[in-house]
Parts: sequence; C-alpha cells; structure tokens
Amino acid sequence: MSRASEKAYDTIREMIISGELAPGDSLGEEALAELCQVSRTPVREALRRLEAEMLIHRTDTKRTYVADWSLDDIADVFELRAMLEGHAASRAAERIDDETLSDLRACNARIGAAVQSSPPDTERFLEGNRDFHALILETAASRRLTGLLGALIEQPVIWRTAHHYGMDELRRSHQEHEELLAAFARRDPAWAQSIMAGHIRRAFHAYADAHRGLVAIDGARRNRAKRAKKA
Amino acid sequence: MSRASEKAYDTIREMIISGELAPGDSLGEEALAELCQVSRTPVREALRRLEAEMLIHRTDTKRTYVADWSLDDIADVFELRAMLEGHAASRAAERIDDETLSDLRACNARIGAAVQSSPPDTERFLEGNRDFHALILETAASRRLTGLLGALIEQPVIWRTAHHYGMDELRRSHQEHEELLAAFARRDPAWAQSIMAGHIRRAFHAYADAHRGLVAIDGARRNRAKRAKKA
DNA sequence: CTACGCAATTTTGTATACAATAGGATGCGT
DNA sequence: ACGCATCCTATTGTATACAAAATTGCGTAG
Repeated sequence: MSRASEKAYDTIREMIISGELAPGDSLGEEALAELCQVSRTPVREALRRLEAEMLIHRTDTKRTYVADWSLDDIADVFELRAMLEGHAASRAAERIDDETLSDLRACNARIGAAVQSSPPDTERFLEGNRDFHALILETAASRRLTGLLGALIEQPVIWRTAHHYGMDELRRSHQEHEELLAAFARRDPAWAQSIMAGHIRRAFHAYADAHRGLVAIDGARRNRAKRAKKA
Repeated sequence: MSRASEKAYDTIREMIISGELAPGDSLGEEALAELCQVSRTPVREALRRLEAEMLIHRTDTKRTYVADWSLDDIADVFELRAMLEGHAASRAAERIDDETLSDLRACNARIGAAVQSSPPDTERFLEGNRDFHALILETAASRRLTGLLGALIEQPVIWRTAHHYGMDELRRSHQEHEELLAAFARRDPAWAQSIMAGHIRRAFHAYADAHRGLVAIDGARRNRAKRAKKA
C-alpha cells in the first residue's frame, strides 16, 4: 500500500496492539483520520485491512470497534496455526532444496545466539523466529496457504506475549527448530508436520500459562487509560 | 457492504466467473467504474475484496489483473479445504446438539430428493450442499475458521465445475453426507473429520477428471469473447 | 413516569477533483 | 540502427465535498 494508507494502517494497528485503544473502543473514521494525519479515504482502507485481520469488528450498522479477544478466540488462532503451519512444514519437507536448508540452519543459528547471549536478546529472537517461519512458508510454495496464515500470524495478542517468554521457552523453541531441521534434512513430511504442530501448541500453552498474569497487567493498563481519559 | 460497493463487487465478480473477463485481462479502475455505473471509490473497495479472495492479482506497481488459476492452484484450494473443513467437521461433532443434527438430516434429505428427481435438480443440489456445509461450519463455532474458509469456498472455478457433476457424483455426495451424519450422531470427531476430508478430496478428483474437457470449453468461450471484441 | 416517534446531529458511503507516480513514446546522441 | 534520456499520458492514490443513513435526545402523549 502507499504512503498515507500504510501510515494509517500502521498507526491504528500499533495503537490497538499497544492497548492505547482498548477492546470495545469505538473507532470513528474522522477521529482516526485526524490521529493519523491523513484523510478519511486511506483510513477506510486501513480499517478494511484491520477488519480482515479481525483486529477490529464492524457492527451490522457499519460502526467499528476494537475487537475483543476471549481466551477461546486465542485458542482458536493457535489451533488453526498449528494445523496450517504443520501443513506448511509438511509441504516444505517435500520441496526443500539444500540451499534453503542451509539458510534455515543459519537462521536458527542466529536464534541460538540471541538466546544464549546474556541477557537473552528477545528482539533478535523474535526477528529470527519470524524469518524462520516465513522461509518455511515460502518453501511450502502455496499462495493460498501463505494468504491464510498471513491473516493468523499478524495477531496482537501473540506479539504482546512473546516478550514475556522466559529463558527456558526461548531455548525450547530453538531446540524444536533444530528438530524441524532434522526432519527437513531427511525430507520427512510427517515428521516435520508433527514437530511444527507441537511447536505451535506448546507456544499456546506457554501463552495460556502466562495469561492470568497478563490479564492483571492488562487491567492495570486499562485503568491507567481510563484515568487519563477522565483528566 | 452498501449499495454501490456491493454492486461493483457483484458485477466484477460475475464478469470474472462467467469468463467475460479472462485471466490476465487488465482492470482499470475508471473502466470498471463505468461498467458498474458507480464511481471509482466503491470500485476500489470491491477490488480490495476481490484481491483478498485472490480472484484478482495486483502487480508491485499497483496495476490489477484477473488472476490466473493453474491446476496446482486449484489443487491447493481443495487441499486446504479438505484440511479446514475436516477440522470444522471434527469440531462440529464435539459440539452438535440434537436439534442441529435433525436440521442437518432434513437438509441432506432435500439434497437426496434433488438428486433422485429426474432429471437431477443440480441447482437445488448445490443450494442444499451449500446449506449443509454452512451449517456444519456454524456448528464448529470458530469465527476464525469461518473466516478462513470463506476465502476458499467463494471460488469461481469450483462453481463453474459443479454444474458438470454427473448423476453418480451427486449420489456419492449425498451418500457421504449420510456417513457424516452417522459420525455426528455418534459424536465421533475423528470419524467426522475423515469423512469430510475424503468428501472434499473426492470432489477434487472429480474436478480434475473433468478438467481437460473444461479447458477445451474455456478455450472456446475465450475465443468467442475475443471475436466479440474485434467486432 | 414511561414509551413512542420525530427531528437534529453525528457518522458512514459515494462522487469528484486534484496530486503523485508509473509507462510509454519520441527524439537525440552515439 | 540501437540505446538512453526526457517529456507526455494514463492510471492510481489522496483529499474534500456532498448524500444517505443511523443514533441520540427531546418532546409529547398515553
């Protein structure tokens, strides 16, 4: 997308992810346009994209609100991701060439380095993780699959939690990636699929474990926002 | 969506599905606006939707063309549908109540009637089939899953072929639905999933078998369109 | 006091005008 | 004659003005 449109999308998205806009908040096009310093036209385009990604919700009367995510919704996303990324891993195992395999190895090596540095470099971990999964998805070579997963991986709740991973979680991820590489090296689709599905499901449980704590943090943040509004 | 936006979407979509716009054709916003009798604004919205559904394709330079579907692409769609609708069936089997079950039975009874009438009532079959699958999807109760499948089932190639189903294909579909109902009655998720995945995969092979013939028909239609353009 | 309905205001949808950008054509230089 | 640069045209992106629709609030009647 082009400049203004992208700007609106990024701005609104960031505000939702950061919690500046809380679930249930009403989103008027004009107000958003002013916030983003663009006109309503690109705002509308941004809202359509965000709606497709289910970050926002539109009532039958065309009014838009920040979407509310229940734990069930989040479980849904992880379940679908496990299935689709598992499928991607399977297809990748059938199609991968030696060059891509070594790229993938290099990528996971970077992840390992980020994990072992002290303190662990979470940013670099996340960056490597994104690259790793993206490369597998690309190797799976299915435009539809890429499209469907795109709608799932761009999710705020996931990014909000990733920063709370502990050292052990990070190490475990790195280890699972190594297993995945072994499966790819053997060109074993079923194995790759199993590892990947497990990898995602484990991530979900890590999330769910941390959830109660996060809810508390979330509550505090929202209260803060509420107080700010009053003033 | 509202009136003009919907009109543009329907018009363009219909032209693509009918083949009036052939794969690779360039789509200028202004030209489309005139065709649809609306301004460029709703046309742009329609194009975004069609892009999300992968009916059209946008180059890096923002120019839009009618998407080209290879057999691989189509195989992709069916593969993903098999996976996702299988998952939907599994979830539905866990959640279905007696009332929905009998609704589903009634729906398949209508399908059976459409198949057994002579000649088979393909329209009614397709309508019942849509309802049947939609009801299962609804019972699966996953908004994300519904969203993802929505992007897959609204595909032109599939509707274009459905009309070519033979009597035996229709009967087979009806029979597979019956098996699905049995799995639902027993609340057996794995069974339901297996039947559904097989159901979709069989449909793909029926499509692929008919494909060569369809390519010929397609070619004829395009030639006709080309001649029409010359005149 | 409540409930219903109408009107005023806010909000979204559509059209059009204007700006930016990509593609193509033409002409000049080698 | 071939290639490159520049200008012109065509197409897309953005802003704004206007129209339609919806919600809210007020007034009135039961």
